[in-house]
Amino acid sequence: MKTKKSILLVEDDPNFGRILKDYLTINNYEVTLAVNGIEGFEKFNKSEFDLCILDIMMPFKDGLTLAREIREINDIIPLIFLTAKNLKDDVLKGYKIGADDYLTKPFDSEILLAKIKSILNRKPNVNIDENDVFEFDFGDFSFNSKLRILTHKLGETYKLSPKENQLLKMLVLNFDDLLPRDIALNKIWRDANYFTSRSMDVYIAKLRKYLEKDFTLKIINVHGEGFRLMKE
Amino acid sequence: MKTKKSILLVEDDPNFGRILKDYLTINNYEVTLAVNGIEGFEKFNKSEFDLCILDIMMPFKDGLTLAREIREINDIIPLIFLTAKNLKDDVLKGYKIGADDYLTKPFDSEILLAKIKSILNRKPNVNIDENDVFEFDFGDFSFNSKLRILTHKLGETYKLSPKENQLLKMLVLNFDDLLPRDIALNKIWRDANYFTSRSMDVYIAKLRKYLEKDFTLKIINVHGEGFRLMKE
DNA sequence: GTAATACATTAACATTTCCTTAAGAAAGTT
DNA sequence: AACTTTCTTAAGGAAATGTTAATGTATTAC
Repeated sequence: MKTKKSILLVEDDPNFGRILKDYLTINNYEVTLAVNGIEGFEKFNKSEFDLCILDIMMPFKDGLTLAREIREINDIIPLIFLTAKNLKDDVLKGYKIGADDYLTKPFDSEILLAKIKSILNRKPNVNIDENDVFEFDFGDFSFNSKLRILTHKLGETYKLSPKENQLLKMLVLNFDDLLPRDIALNKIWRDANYFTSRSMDVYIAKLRKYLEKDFTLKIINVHGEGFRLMKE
Repeated sequence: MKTKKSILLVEDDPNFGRILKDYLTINNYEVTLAVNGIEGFEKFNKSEFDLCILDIMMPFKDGLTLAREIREINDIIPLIFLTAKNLKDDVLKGYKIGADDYLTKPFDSEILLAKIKSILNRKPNVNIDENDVFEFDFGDFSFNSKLRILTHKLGETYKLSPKENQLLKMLVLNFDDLLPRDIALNKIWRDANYFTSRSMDVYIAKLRKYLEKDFTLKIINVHGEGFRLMKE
C-alpha cells in the first residue's frame, strides 16, 4: 500500500515529456520519465508502477514493442497509449496487446487526468501477490504491514511509518538472508544515491530500536552489501 | 463455454441505434436497445447486463442523469458514453460519475469494438451485493444503514446524514481492518483530491463524536493510508 | 415568500507524523 | 594512517490530520 500512485511515462519528446510529467506530479502522482522504449523497459524492471503511459512513435524501440515486453512480464498493469496521429491501426494493435486506453495528441490534459483516475480507481488493489501477504511473525513480534503495526508479544504495539514499514517488510521477506542495499533503495526510495543511502541508515537505526525488545533479533550490516535480519 | 455478453445500448437516434445494435450483434454480443433514458432505466432494472453504452444527448432523460441512476444501484458495471460533439464538460462529468470510457461521434466501429473487448476482458466482475446487508452490531451500538440510524444500547439514537452513513458503513464493513482513504473517497465522494479529503476528515471527526459513547471503540488513522475502526 | 433546517463544503488554526539532512562518532577496509 | 562506510541522534520543514467554526446551498416548514 503506497501513498502516491506511481506512473511510468515513456515519451521521446523531452519538452512534452517534461511538461506532462510536471502536470501529473502537481496532480499528486509520482512520475518516472523515460525518453525511449529501451530506457522505459529498464525503468519498468527497476521498480514497481501502477500505470504506464507510452508514446507509440519513438526511436529505437516504439511504444507497441515496449508494451508487448511489459505485458510478457506483467499482464495486469494498465497501459495508456499516446498516438501522434489518429492511426487507427496503432490503436487497434494497442488494444490487442492489452491497452486500457489511448489518447490522440494533442489531447486535453484534464481528460488524461480523468482517464488515469478512472483506470486506477477501477482496480483498487490489483497487485495480488504483494497485497496478499502482510502478516508476519518473527521472534517475539507479529508484524502487520497492511496496518503498519508491529506488536511485541508482551508489550507495546508500535505504529510504523511508511518507510519503516516497507523496509521492515523487505527485511522480513529476506529473513536470515541478505537484503542488498541497492534493491531496497530502488524499491523504497526509487533511487540509489548517497542521500537516500544515508536516509536508509537512519531507518535501519529506527528499526533496530524497535527490535531490541527481543535480544535474539539483530539487523546486521554486511559491509558494502546490505543488511540482514536474523535471529540469535 | 459462457453465454454471450449482454450490452444495454441507449441511443435516441433510431437509425443509428439500429445500425450499431446490428453491428454489435454480428460481433457476438447480445444487445438490448432503448431509445431514451427513461426506457433505458427500465430495461436496466429488468435484466442484467455486462456493459452499458449511453448516448449523452437524449430527450426526456439524458445519458449523464441515467448514468447517475445506474451508478446508485450498481457501481461496478462498465459505462461507455457517446457524445455527439466533443463536449469536454460532458466527458469530464461522465468520468466523475464513474464512466469507463467515452467516444465522440462519429466514431470508428472497430475502435468501439476494441474498447468493448478491452473493458469486458479486464476482469470478471465479482458482484458482491453489499446492499443486502444494512444491519450491523458493533461495540455498544447497533447501526441500520438503510434507515441511517445509529443506536447506543443505553442511550440515544442518532440520525446520520447520508455522508456520515456511507462512511460509517464502509468503516464497519472493514471492521478492524484498514479502510483506504482513496477507496472511500472514490466511492463516497467520487473523487479524491485535497478538498474531498478534508471533507472526509470532518466526517471522521463527527463519527468519532458519536462513537465516543463507547470508550472501547476507536477510529484510528493510518497516516497516509486511511482509517481503521477497531475495538479496544 | 420568508424563515428555519439539514447537509456538505471550505476555512482556519492546532497538532501530529514523516522524511530528509546534518554532523560527529564508530567501525570496517586498504 | 587515510579513506570509506555505517551508526546514531537531533533539527527543520513539509505534509497529513484533528477539530471547530463559518459559509454555501438546497429543501422543508410556516
